Amino acid sequence: MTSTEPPTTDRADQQTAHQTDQEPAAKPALRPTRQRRAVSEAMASFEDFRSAQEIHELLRNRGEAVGLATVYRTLQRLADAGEIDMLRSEDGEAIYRACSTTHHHHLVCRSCGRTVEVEGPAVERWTSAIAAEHGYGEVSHTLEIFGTCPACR
Amino acid sequence: MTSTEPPTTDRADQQTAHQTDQEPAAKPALRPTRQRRAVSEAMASFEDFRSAQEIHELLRNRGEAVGLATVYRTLQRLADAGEIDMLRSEDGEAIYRACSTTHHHHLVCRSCGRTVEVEGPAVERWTSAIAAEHGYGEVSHTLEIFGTCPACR
DNA sequence: ACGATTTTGACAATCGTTCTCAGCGGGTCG
DNA sequence: CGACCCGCTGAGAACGATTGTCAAAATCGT
Repeated sequence: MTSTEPPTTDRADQQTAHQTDQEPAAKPALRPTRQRRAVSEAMASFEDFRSAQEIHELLRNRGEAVGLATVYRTLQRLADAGEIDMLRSEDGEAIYRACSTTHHHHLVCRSCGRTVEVEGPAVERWTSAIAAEHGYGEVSHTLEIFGTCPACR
Repeated sequence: MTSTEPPTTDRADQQTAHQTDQEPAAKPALRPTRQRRAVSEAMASFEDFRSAQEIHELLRNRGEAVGLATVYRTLQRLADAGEIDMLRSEDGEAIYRACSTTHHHHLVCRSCGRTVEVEGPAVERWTSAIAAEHGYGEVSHTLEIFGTCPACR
């Protein structure tokens, strides 16, 4: 237990999403602008996680220049809308990835860095189960395994 | 380059910890200063995760003033040494907590940060098995589960 | 096409974290 | 005991990611 209080306090504003479809109220009406399309397309062009800045860079190289602030805003919306996954890298940067990629984990050699991609239905099931058991929904997770590969032992 | 690489690209270093005592190399010789003692004690005074700034604040209130930079440095060392757990809050801040003896993982609410500690013999077994299967030894791993807690759904 | 609204983008402002560097202090050696 | 070496500290500058600001540009409904 330990009433862990929310680290982030006043973040209410970013939570705009969720409007029940029975609510006749305002319709956010996301506009299909060139920039938004560009970002969405960019997101579909790679499988791994990338930082907002890398994505911004990628867009620039593609010739579809989009303001950095706009990239941030768009990514945030997409993430809120659940269209892309967002998590934080080890050094605190927000990183994004198109939502539908096949999910797998990495087995990394501590010494030479050799990486093997592994899948684990068992783990997926376990995490979902554990989460459900505690009443958590919309579950996602990160898992990485470290070890010393055969060549480095 | 390219190819799916983990969010934490070449970040295997964070796992540095473990300074084997057989290393004949330079011995950092950590000095037992007032500040370090203060930080360690402070870490032992609470159970949940706190940010470096909160810890700094806490020390100040205790009368054991320690420079912010020193707090950061010390927390980092403790984390590297594996004496405390460090992870990232949803908004990218580094948060720390005294390391509990038992190995477990965290089920964190994406929205309010509420955290539940969970254990999973199954996962432990699975990771070891997968690693062994690929010939990796000295296995360790990191796993975090994210979701939306009952109160935030 | 026209006014209402959203969005955008350049840039300033935040804010957590790290770097710099002069001064301090613990430990050691003579 | 005193000089010295070197890690340690603190204050503030520097940094880098992210967010806020606001006038100009793009869209939408009519």
